[in-house]
Amino acid sequence: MKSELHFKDKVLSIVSKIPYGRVTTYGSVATLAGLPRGARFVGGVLHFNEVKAPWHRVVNRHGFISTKCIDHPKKLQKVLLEQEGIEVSSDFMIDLKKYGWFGEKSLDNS
DNA sequence: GGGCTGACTGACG
DNA sequence: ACGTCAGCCAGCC
Repeated sequence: MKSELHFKDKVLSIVSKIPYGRVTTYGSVATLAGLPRGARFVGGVLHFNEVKAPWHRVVNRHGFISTKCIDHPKKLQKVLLEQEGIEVSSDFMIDLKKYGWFGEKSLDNS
């Protein structure tokens, strides 16, 4: 039975595993989910499912907030990240070198 | 069941 | 170095 959890479930799980004060990219989440090429879908997952995970900690490869947030302006995510202790540039750019979380090599034993 | 969509990424000019 | 194009994969209609 392949994966008991659908890809989107994995994504949500991984996103909720992002440590406080850290950010990650769609590519990393997709890779951890088992789909290094499914970066696009990661966003689609969060878009379709109600945001229960810290989606605001997920940004694109350039550390830029791609999240359209539809009903809410990017400004919202910027504020959320700042509340996490992450410094966000006025252009919604984040320093992935400082806050970028790529699994920290942990990945548990899984 | 087939086709379109999407909060991306990487390659090419 | 920056801008543009195409590919990718699974969910949803």
